[in-house]
Amino acid sequence: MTVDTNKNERYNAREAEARWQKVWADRNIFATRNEDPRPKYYVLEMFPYPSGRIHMGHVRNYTMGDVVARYKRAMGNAVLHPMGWDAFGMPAENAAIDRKVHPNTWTYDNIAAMKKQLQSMGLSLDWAREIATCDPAYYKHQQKMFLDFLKVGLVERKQSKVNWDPVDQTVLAYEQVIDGRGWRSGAIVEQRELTQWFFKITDCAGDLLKALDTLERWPDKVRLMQKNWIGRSEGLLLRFALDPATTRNKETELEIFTTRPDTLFGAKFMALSPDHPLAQAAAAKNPKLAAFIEQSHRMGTAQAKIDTAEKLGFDTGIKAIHPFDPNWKLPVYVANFILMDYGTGAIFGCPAHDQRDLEFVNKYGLGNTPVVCPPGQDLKTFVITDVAYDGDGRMINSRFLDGMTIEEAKEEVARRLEKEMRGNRPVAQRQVNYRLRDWGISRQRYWGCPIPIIHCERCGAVPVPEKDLPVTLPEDVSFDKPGNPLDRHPTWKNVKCPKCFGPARRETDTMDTFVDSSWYFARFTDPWIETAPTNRKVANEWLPVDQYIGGIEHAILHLLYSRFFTRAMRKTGHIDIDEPFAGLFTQGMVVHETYRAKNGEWIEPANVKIEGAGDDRRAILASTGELLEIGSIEKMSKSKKNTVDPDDIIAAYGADTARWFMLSDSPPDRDVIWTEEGVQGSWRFVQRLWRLVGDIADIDAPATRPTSFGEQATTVRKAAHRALSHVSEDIDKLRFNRCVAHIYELANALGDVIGKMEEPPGSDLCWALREAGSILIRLFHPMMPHLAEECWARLGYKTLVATENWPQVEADLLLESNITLPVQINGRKRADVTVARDAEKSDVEAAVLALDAVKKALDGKSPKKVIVVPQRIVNVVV
RNA sequence: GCCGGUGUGGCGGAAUUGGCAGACGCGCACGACUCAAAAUCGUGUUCCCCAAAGGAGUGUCGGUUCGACCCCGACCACCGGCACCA
Repeated sequence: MTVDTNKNERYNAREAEARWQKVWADRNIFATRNEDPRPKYYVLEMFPYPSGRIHMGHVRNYTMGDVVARYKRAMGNAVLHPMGWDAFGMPAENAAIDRKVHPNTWTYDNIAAMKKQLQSMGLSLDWAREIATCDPAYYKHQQKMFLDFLKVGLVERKQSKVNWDPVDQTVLAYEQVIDGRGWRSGAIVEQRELTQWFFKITDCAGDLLKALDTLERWPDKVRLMQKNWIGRSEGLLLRFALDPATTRNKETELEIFTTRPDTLFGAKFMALSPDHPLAQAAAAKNPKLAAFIEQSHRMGTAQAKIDTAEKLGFDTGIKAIHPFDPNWKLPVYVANFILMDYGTGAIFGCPAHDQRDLEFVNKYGLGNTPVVCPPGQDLKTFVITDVAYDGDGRMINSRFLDGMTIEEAKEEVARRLEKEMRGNRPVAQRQVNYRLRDWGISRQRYWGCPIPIIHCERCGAVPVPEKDLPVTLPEDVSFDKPGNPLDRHPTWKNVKCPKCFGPARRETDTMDTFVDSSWYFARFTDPWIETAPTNRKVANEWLPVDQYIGGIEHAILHLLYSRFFTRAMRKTGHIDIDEPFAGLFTQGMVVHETYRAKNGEWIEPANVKIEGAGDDRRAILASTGELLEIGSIEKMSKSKKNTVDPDDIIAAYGADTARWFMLSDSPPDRDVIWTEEGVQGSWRFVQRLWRLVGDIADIDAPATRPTSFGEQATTVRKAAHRALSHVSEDIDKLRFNRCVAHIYELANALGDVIGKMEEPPGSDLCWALREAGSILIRLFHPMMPHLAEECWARLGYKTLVATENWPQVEADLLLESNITLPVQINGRKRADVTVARDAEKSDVEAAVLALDAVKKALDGKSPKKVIVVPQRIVNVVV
């Protein structure tokens, strides 16, 4: 049969997509019922900030989630796939400053625009569950939880040194400072001493670390990053007595933290952070020391400065007494490299085995004594000069520790000092220390969730009574001056104390927007409940999220905060799960070539024409013909202008083409390069599938399944079921690029058969082609849902493919009765041999030795060895 | 500096995890259809060799193995995370 492809009209994506979106919406097929008895599956993509327009990163992220959602629905699950808006944040305030629009108006306008864009992508979302974090109906629950956390001691107000972003005029958490700069503004952060609200994430440090092992469906990379961020180290908290003759202060001892108590006999000095209370006390009586401390502070926190900074110290004159020898006195320095917020802000220095300590003693002439001898090292020649030794070995120069391993020595020191009492406390105790710091959540901004606290001079920080929640943001604010409009609002901040009814003032700081996104996944499970943040029973049923998908940039920030918040919600009775996200997938970025004009200006891809290929390939400015410089491939960004607008792509090719391209070629966890050629390739495939289904629709297939299948029909059926088997497995493992390849293979195979079909085709073949067609459509439906509906209807089905079941594999078709094995001679492929699938090894060997190529290689001799790996390969060793 | 990852045709990438290297896509070349172009279809496309035969080949060098992209050792390059954490 010859097929006249010209008679087929082109698939009109624009018209069809809008039509099917309407059908889905009218029939409300993506609404999820909490009472649905089927197995639950929660798939979630990180919700967007409503910046105004979606970008290609969103398209990639939401396409992946939609593939999973549609697939799981076809597999018979009750699927929860919601969408919302991470709607608080700085850009809304900046818009208010620049354009005189109210942040609320700006945000909701953006939400409306972006919602329309997302809908044009054909995502199978339950829009009835849509939430925006700036909605008082959402943030009132957040305020309630803040108060709950406060009650159980997970919230704390304390004065501390914080990172201040001078551009955004607000405090930032440690996680939000990258290379010494604010994560949003890029400004070099300053250190300020402020009173702030903190979530005590450090209370959970041990659990957050330990539970990482249970997150089997998280990328190892993310788990490792969190592990390093939490930074556990085991050591000894150790009190040194101070020599009373050398100190006029009231302190009689100095507490330090060390992970190397084994090196105690190599100690040469003690060092205090410039912020240490003892250093401060000593400085009060010593102007030179005060000057030194001042100078250390001025060094700042910039990366380059820290890298090159010299280790500087100031001898306080105080002496500390060695815990194992009352006659051994160690000088106490204030040193610029000791951090106040790790350990106790003080150390003992063992220069032979710590590089920083070594640099320090070399500068101040304090010397060093090695106490760990590397294996195989001659004691007499073992000298440390300017490289400290931090490897393994045996103890030396260490009295009762001599000869022990490092581990034995650590244990011995801990054992002895634990038992030794001074005052009524042991001299030392074992301690686990974490690098993680508490999460400072106060932000000096307007567009955030108000912290529900009232400050009263008499009663202190008083929680807003629950009946008064939510504390809503005042509408009448002005952004004509820098700083926080709440702080200078004439009436909002002045209130009565809920306790004593005296005059009081509202907390004007708002919460970090990362608080908003730390529990939205729980709210989606029942966004309608007004009396509590969660409907606990429903939340427990849906959570944890089965598959969470988002960018790697949140590996620490959002993903760590959410894990903490889930624990805090459990402790306060809002939920009963440990971990929010059972499965995590971090997708790569969308990148694009950059183009630059002679005047240095970046040019948008939409204005560029590409001509030639290979070495002749050149970029030209479409309007003038000017030759452009083709730059490196980079993340799509406004600054390099290498962005492609999803709206333009969807208008030109349709959402299915954009979705298909996003899933093709690049593994989903790697970056994908957006190219015009690639998009056109996807678009061609959309048309090809449309024609292929048209050809199949024209075939007159019998209604009942034939009792037997001929060779061609069997080939068709095998191709379809093999593709089905592969695609199912690959979607399960989120290997979308391989799904795409297998769908291409099936389409190619069917196209081949139809092209070479005899006229008229047998009824068995007609039936097989129709079966294959219906499988093919259901296979690509998760990726290209509109085209799938259109094709499904074209085959005459009256149902929606979006509500169809996933096809069933016929396992028999995956097994071949005869298989062709490669035959190697000395490890190199020389021939093939076809044998029965279950042939005995000896039969295979006989068949191989009968091959001409093998006989020729053997040249009459018998082989040294014949290795037969059943169903894999045969190797003849000559 | 410490920790981790990656390295395969002109390009994006496959390879049942120790068993036919290069699936699938892009690009390119040639052919068919067309007055022509677009679209579409067909053929080819790792390199060397006119072709065949053959040879080389998964960042480099070495090792284990009947057999290595895959395991081991050393090195090189690029990417990411952390970084005065005691």
